[in-house]
Amino acid sequence: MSKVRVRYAPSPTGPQHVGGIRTALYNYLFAKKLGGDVILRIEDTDQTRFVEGAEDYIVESVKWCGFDFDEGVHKGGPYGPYKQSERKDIYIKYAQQLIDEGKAYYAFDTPDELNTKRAEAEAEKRTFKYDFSTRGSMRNSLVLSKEETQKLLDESAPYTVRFKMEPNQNIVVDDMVRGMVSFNSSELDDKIIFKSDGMPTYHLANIVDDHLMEISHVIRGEEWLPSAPLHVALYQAFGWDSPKFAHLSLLLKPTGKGKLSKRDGDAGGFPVFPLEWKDPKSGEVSTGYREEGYFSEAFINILAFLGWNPGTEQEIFSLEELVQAFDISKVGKAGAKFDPDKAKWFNQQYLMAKADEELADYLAADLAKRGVSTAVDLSSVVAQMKERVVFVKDIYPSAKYFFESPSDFDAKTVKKKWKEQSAQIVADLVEVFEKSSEFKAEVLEADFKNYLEAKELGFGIAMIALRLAITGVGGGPSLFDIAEIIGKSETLKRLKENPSKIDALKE
RNA sequence: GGCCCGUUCGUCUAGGGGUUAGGACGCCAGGUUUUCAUCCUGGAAACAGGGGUUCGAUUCCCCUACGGGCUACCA
Repeated sequence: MSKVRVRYAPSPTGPQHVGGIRTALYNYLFAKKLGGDVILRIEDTDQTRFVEGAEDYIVESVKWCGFDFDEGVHKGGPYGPYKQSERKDIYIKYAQQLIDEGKAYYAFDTPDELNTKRAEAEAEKRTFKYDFSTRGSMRNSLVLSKEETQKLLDESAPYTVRFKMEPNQNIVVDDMVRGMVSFNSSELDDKIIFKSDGMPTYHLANIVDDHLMEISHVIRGEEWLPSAPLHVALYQAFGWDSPKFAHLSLLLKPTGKGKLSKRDGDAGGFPVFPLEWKDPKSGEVSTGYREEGYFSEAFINILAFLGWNPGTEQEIFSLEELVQAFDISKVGKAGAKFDPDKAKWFNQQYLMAKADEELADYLAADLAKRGVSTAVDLSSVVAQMKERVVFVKDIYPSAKYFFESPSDFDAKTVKKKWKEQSAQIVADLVEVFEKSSEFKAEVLEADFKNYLEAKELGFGIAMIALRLAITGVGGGPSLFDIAEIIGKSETLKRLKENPSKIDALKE
C-alpha cells in the first residue's frame, strides 16, 4: 500500500469555524494513525472572495490545537506550490488535455445568455441544466465548427471550459463513512472546470492537485458529496486512480435547525471559531474558544467526539490517544449538534486534571489582565478553586476574597445565617486565632473546634459567621485553607473589621 | 422542484433480528462535606410514522414525514 497522504484544503474566504477545524483534526488523526502525512493546501481559485488574514488564521488555529501539517503553504514541501493561485499553468495544461481528447469543450455562452436560459426554464417550472440534453443548442465548440471556434479563440472571446459529462453512466463513490453511493450521470451537468478569468474551478484544481500531490484519501465535508461523482468522472477521464473518499457530516447549530454558521456564536453565547477573529473589512470581532478560556486539549477532545467515538466508555483523550483510537469507519453519518454544556464539562475535566503550577500561570495572566496585584500564592488558590470553576477566568470573579477584603456581603446568607451572637463569636475567635501556635489550616481548625466545645456552640453557626466575615459569601473552599492562604494579618483584620458592617446590614 | 445524505433519551452517542435498549452531558432526588464544588448512589428520559420480510423487528427492505446538503464562470 502506498503512503497515506491526506490534505486539508480550505478556501481563504474567512476564519475557519469549528466544523473546518474538526475536518482538519480528522484528517490529522486518520493520517497519523496510519503513519501518513497531512498537507495544507490553500484553494484560492476564486480571487473575488479572498479575505486578508484567513490563511494565517488557519495555521495559527491548528497550531493552537496542538497539531500541524507536514507540508503546506506555511512551510513548503516537495509537492509545492501549495496555493492554487500559484499553480495556474498546471491547470491550463490539464484542461487542454481534456479538450484535445474530446472530454471537455469550449463554451462561449455569456453569463447573460445563461441567465436568460435559466429564467425561461423557470417560467416553465423546469430547471435549466447545461448537460447532454441542452449542450447541442448552446454556443460551444461542440456545435460550432472548428473554424468558428478557432476564430472566437483568436478574437479572445471570453470562454469557459466545460467537462463533457457522458449520460447514462452509473457512477459509484466509495465512501469510507457512507459506503457505496451511486449516481446516474444523466443527472449531472457539464460543470465548468475552467473559468473565463483564466482560473480553474474547484473541481479541476482539486482533482489535479490531489493527483499530483499523491493524496491517498480525501476527507472533507458532506457538502462535497454531490460533486463527488463529478470528481470520480474526472479521475476516470484523466485515467488516474481515484483516492478514497470520506464525507463528514456537518455540524449543526445547538438550538433549532440548520447547520452551524458564523452567526450562531453570538446568538448562542458560545464561540464558533477556534480563535478570536476580527473581520478586516467591518472590524467586527468574533470571540474564539481560546479567548473564552478553553484549553486547546479540551477543545480538540470536544471536536473529536462530535461525530465520532471509540466505542468504549472513555471520554477524555489526549491528542496522542485520539490518534491511537481513531477509526474513520466509526465516524457517524448524522450531523451533530454542538452542546455548549458538555463543552464546559470537558473543559472542567481538563482544568481539574492540570497541575496547580501550570494553572497558576494562567491565573497570573488573568489577574494581570484585570489589573489585580496580589501577594498570595496562586498555586494554592487554584488548588482550592479548580474543582469549583469551569474556566481559569472564572476564579477571580467567584473568589475575589483571596485577593481583597469583601466589600459587600451576600444578602441572602446574611439574612438567614448571621445571628445576633455572630459578631461576638467572631470577636472571640479573633482572640483564639491570635494565640494559635501556627497560622495553618489544621491548627486553626483544631483551635476553632476547641473553642466550640468550650462554649458549647454548634459548628454551623460559628462557621458561617466566620465565612461571612472573611469572604462575604456563603460558599467556597474550606475556610481554614482560605485563612491560611490569605495569611494571619489579613484574616484577623477582616475578622475585626467586617462583623460590624454585617450587623449594619441586618438593621 | 430535482439529486444525494441522514433520523436511538433534550444533547453527544453505544448497540444491533430475541437486550431490563448501555454510557456521558444536562436535569431531579439522596449521601459525603462547615458551605459551595468535587465525589458517590439512585431517578425521570429514546429506537420519527406506516407497510412489508420474519416465529420474532429498534436492528433488514420499501414508502411517508422530518432534518440536512447540493443544484454558480463559490469553495
